[in-house]
Amino acid sequence: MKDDVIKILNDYGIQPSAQRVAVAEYVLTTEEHPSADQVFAKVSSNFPMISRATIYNTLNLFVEKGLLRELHIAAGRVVFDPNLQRHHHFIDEESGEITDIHGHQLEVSNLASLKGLEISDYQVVLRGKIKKK
Amino acid sequence: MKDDVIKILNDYGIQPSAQRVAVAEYVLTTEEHPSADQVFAKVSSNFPMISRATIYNTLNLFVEKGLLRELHIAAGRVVFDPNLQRHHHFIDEESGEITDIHGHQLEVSNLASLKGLEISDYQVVLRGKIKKK
DNA sequence: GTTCGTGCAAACGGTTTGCAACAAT
DNA sequence: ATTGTTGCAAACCGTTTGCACGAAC
Repeated sequence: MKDDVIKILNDYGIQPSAQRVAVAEYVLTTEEHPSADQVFAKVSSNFPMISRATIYNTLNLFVEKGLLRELHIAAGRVVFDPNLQRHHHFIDEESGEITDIHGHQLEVSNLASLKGLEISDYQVVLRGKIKKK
Repeated sequence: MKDDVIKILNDYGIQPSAQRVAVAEYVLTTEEHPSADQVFAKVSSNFPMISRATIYNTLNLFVEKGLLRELHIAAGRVVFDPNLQRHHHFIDEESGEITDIHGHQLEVSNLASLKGLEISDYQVVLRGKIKKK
């Protein structure tokens, strides 16, 4: 597990320090879409001496190196997403929780109609409530 | 013009003070997707004595009353959008500029496949470059 | 011993808030 | 007189930065 993470970091050209491994171990495997502060909270529970600055530096480095994506879809915070494939997001309006919607679950058509734009990436952002039965 | 705006504010249950009318006159007619600071810059050029706090309070009030939408799609800033209809956004990766994509230009299908979710709203966020010819 | 990563604390920038003054009715 | 609105400045919060210490090779 730790070895897998170290391999991944190396593959992305990131020197695997102990802190970076700890951050990667959490952020690459979570289903959540954590903010920097959530990462800090989680990681420092098994790695108590890590500082906030290191969390921010590390996450930004990961984004730079293409290991993570930053999402700017919710109010007031940036969240991180280890899923690099094309996919979409559902935001629960009550809890603010973000859930992945896999790319094949939704289809966006007519993209070709956008003459004059070179689309490098797109996503659908959905908002709503979770139905209770 | 000013009268139209006053009528709109009244319709939305907003008392039309001079400052609010000035903000509304700009923000309801612009094609841009301005941040609070851009609104401040524009509005204070014809209304020099308005304060930043009033801009923020006013914009937040407008959002609360349903006259504007807040968009959280770009890095580091919240922008406001007077277009209340379902539509999508293109973000120019070079300039950061946001352009409307009208609702009928893109189609999202399979929404019905999302069992268990009650979608109240959705939008497609596209990123890319403007083709130069 | 040079390079790179970390931790701290201060700085930063956008946004909000508390409060006193003011306008409207 | 009461109610609601504004302006100021300070507070706030998430994030970045400068710098000195420490680890690794």
